[in-house]
Amino acid sequence: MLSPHDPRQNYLLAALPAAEADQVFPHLEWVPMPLGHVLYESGVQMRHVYFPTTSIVSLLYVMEDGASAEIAIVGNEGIVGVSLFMGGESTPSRAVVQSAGHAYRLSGQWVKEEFSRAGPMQHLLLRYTQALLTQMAQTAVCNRHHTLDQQFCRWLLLSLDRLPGNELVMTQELIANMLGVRREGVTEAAGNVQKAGLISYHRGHIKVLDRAGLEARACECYAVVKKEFDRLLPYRDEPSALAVHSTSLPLRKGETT
Amino acid sequence: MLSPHDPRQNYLLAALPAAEADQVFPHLEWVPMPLGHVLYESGVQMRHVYFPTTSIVSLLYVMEDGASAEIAIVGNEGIVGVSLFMGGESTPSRAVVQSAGHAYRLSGQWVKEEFSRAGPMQHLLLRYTQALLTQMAQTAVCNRHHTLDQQFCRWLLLSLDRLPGNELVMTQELIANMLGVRREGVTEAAGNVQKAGLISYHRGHIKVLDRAGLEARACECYAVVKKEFDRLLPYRDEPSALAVHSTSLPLRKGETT
DNA sequence: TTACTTATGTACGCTGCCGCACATAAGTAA
DNA sequence: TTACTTATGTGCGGCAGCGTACATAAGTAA
Repeated sequence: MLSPHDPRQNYLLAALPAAEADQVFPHLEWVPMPLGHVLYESGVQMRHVYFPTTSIVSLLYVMEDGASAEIAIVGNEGIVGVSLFMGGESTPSRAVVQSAGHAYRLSGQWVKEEFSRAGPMQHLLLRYTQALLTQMAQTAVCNRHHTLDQQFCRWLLLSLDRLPGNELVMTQELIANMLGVRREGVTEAAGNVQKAGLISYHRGHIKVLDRAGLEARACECYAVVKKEFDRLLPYRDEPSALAVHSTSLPLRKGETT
Repeated sequence: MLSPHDPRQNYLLAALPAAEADQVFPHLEWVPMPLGHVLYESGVQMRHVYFPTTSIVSLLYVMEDGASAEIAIVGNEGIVGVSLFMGGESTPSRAVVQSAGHAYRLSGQWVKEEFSRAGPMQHLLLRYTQALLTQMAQTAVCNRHHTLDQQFCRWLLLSLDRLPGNELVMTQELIANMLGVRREGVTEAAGNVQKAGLISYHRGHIKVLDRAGLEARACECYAVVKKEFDRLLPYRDEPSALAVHSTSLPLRKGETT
């Protein structure tokens, strides 16, 4: 592939100091992340961790009756497969590619070795895991207390923050599966938000027209998660995160390792 | 206090090998955990971690409008304050004593030192944190999909698993706050379960009469969490966990360090 | 064009929980 | 006893989201 890509498109990798990066980057494997691809299944031992760059991954739990609910979203700010270094090797949830793109992956062996060095990598991974804890906690709160409209906005914002651009390719059917609600419910919520002029929705393509309006319409859960991620992972301030931008655009095209 | 107590009443502490225990135990402080006591507040830096022995602690998020929702329950199987060693030093949630009793606490300084040794203590703490992740995730799923009756049973079982005995002292008002529902809702759920002969409820005292029945009435979420805790923290098999019982009774009365 | 699949929109009755108001009962203190 | 607080039980209108069924519209392939 000649497409411009760089491990630093992922914030966690970008935040590694040069010395660590030199050790880790050669072992990264650039992989495509097709929509719907299952990175790991409930209870199955993982082989790799994934650092998404242009893709988004959903962690979701699938119930016995087939219904599902999203637990957390991981994009270019994080890593999929924390249980590899946390020691469990698997989880009861499933990881599915929610938005197609690419990721860098690293073998479980290597993550564990890097983690055990107790250096910057370990530090980053632990802080990311705590951010993940917050995201899950807030999902629980949101599921309990907030309306579908609010949850739709929260979900949209969380997803957008993890992707370049202000557009999302995603059918209402898929969103419904993520949120654990009916497809019709999403139709209505999306309709409301569109009537309010905040987004335009056309057959699986969502474009955000008024980001501030979206944030106002979402519940506090979005802000709580956002703030906690910013606090725990302030990559912009890391001297090593070479020129990582104060905006939310993570891409540095045309750069190579 | 002459009451028999021992750090090993807490599973995490009990699982430490003798060498580590000798280092850690002298720095433990035995503290009372009165009902309603707030161990840490949202966003405030923590000073200690707590290892509950005979108490239960609720991690809950309090919304802007005052409504709340429980994120996770911690008892004698775990530790309160994971963000101290995860690196965040605080979280957006609050920790409240849900069932009065005691705990051992350790200064943040000491946990971090122990953690950084990358020994058995770190290993245990990380695995516990992964179990906590699962509990939070399942709370989110449960809030989304299951009825109040089911959630009440799940909550009751999770609480009981973290306490000695088969009785719980807890008003419906408090349970409602934990679950994030109306007090009347809990009245009804508890009434249903009582009519079914599974519990007896009398002014804040819940006694379990038919544990198997309760488990059957709860949703799959309870079993998922239980199974994952058992998998990640199989203390019974640790050679160091001196004679820790194959049943769920954690108390070893009359023993001292 | 035509036929077909996919994505979205709409309607209707049902249910679980909410918000509120109030009633009852069990403990507690004088 | 009486008065008071605390804990629980009950009833009712309202509403968000569910399950279901069906309609429409946009793409796709012949």
